[in-house]
Amino acid sequence: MKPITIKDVAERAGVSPKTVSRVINGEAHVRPEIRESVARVVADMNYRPNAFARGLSSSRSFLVGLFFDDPVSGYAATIQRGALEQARAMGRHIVIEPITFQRSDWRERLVDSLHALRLGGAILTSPICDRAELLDIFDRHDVPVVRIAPGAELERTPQVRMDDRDAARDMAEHLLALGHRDIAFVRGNPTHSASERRWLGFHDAMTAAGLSPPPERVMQGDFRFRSGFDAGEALFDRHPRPTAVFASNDEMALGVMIAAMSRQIAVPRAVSIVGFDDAEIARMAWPQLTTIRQPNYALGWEAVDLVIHQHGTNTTGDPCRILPYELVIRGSSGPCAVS
Amino acid sequence: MKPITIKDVAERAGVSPKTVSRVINGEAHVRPEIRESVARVVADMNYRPNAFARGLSSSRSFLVGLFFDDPVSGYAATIQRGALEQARAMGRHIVIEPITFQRSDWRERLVDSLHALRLGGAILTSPICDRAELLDIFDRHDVPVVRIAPGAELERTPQVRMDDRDAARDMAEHLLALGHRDIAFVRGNPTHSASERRWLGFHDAMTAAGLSPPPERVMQGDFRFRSGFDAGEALFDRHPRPTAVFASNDEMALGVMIAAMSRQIAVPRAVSIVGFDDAEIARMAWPQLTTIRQPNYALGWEAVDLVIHQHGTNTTGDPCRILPYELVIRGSSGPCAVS
DNA sequence: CTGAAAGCGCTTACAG
DNA sequence: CTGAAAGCGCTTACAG
Repeated sequence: MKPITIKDVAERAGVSPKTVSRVINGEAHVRPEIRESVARVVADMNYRPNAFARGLSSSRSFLVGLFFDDPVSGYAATIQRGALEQARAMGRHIVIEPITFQRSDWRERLVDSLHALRLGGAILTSPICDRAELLDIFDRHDVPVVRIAPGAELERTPQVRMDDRDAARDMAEHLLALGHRDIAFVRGNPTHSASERRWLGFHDAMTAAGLSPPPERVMQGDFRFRSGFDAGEALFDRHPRPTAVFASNDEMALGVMIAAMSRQIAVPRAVSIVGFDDAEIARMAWPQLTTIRQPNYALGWEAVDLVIHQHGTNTTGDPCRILPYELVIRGSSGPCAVS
Repeated sequence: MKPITIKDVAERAGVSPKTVSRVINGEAHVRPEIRESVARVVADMNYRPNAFARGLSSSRSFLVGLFFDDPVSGYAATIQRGALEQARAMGRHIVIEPITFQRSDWRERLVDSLHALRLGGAILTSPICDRAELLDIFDRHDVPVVRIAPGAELERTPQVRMDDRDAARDMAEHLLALGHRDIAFVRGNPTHSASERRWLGFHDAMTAAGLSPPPERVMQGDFRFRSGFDAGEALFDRHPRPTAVFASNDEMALGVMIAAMSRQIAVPRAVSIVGFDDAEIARMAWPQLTTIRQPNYALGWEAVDLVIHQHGTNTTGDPCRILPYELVIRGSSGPCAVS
């Protein structure tokens, strides 16, 4: 199958290649009737511009890079799906590029990729998106960046995020409304800026209720299951036990829950356990986890939308899209038994 | 930053662009001393060939497409990581393309992508890799394909896989060795060919032990948590209950486990429950799941390796790489109490 | 509003 | 073993 080129289309439509180019790129200055007839020929011949030729001559490609830290977690996967969907709708393609700060050659690897790919845009996720040095590299290569849920260098690029602090406050208020006063908190991985924001939201609500959680009720986790389990063991081995535990993500909440189960502590009768994310596993727990639904799919979708529209339009003051979350109440939280 | 071109390198090295091209592509017919000196200049100038120019002139790109069915599951994520790592090592980049048969326009979307991207290779995962019509499209566009764990059209392309049947047999033998005789089986999603292979492996072992599971011990699932839960409920509501349940993947095994827990059936004392995959959640269950570790990372890695090497070398008889699995025994399986 | 010319940075096909 | 020429399929910059 010999691919159809812009020349073929031009000949058939009786115009110059340049005019076809204008039409497929939606540029102005084409007589409506010509625009239409060219569009018809494009459709008839099922013409698709060669992305490489475009990239080569315009030095800007139709590829959008999605940059992740090493682990491809469930969080990243959903963002990716949203990004793929919108990229497709906008005629772009998504290239996945891992960035591993642990490797000493991450800079060269990144520069290699930027050289080779001439990206039309880049989407950076947390936690890598907070590193100034990384942003500098993209700047230097003139690649437009949109960040998802950044926590530092906030003025530097357009971004898409939800309000973690508000969400954590809502969750804490949910527990308070159930009568809980002795609420433990499991912090997330400190390299993710969201960890701090979730902690602050929790703290806001507690303070507003006239409470201040003592240090032994605040555990340091790293967002992984194991750290939640360890935190749960530590919390449940104390007397008295907290009546509720708020873990900064679902995976840790599941760890806390398993720790409770292994000690025959009934959830939610003896202890309420809540998470954050609404990951798939939130529904695989028993009872199912009360949690905060993050708009991950929408974050990916909006990020692509933003990075494409940004290029070309005037970006007066980097835009920031804030997406709504949702408090999802399931079986793992219930009224406080102790009064 | 003005990018360095092959011309710059050629001038500095005192050779023609063509010679530089030969060196960076590892072609033969360059005097060793020239090769070396050119390589040195390339390194000194930190030259990176423009992937678009390469793609345009050779009509073969340095992009490898990774094609997935809609859901980006944990399974897919690990494959992706392996693929990314090896792609990077081979100077290729991974473009992710979703394929959704549910959409009536999936063919046009695919053709669009193949047109635009001129992929240097494509990796297809299960279950989409079994559709002949899809393979035809890749053939027509002359894109080399490697499939991961295909179940149909086995002679058509090189492939990478593990032996699901052997693995399932091993798992069943593990349960038999623990004294179990009344073993239920939860089948996977029938659109995945692995479902059938796992069932056959289970059946092999049972038959060899002189057993044949009655129909009411065989449940149909779809690889998702919910179907495992439903299967568990159905199994545990019968009397007598099976003493062991083998679910075709971990997510369903977790569902079975939750069903057991919700009925106060102790695992593994009263019933052993085992899965397949060694997904992350296998370790988040309590007790942790006995399962089969699939070499997903290696599958992704090998698939990229194969699709790149395939192009150019003589592929006498499509190669098939079979990767080892591992039986991982954890807490969810134990001796049969009933004798 | 439309087009002819030149060029993007490589590789292919061909000479020598 | 090495290179000069042509071309991949678009877009940019410039005329008209």
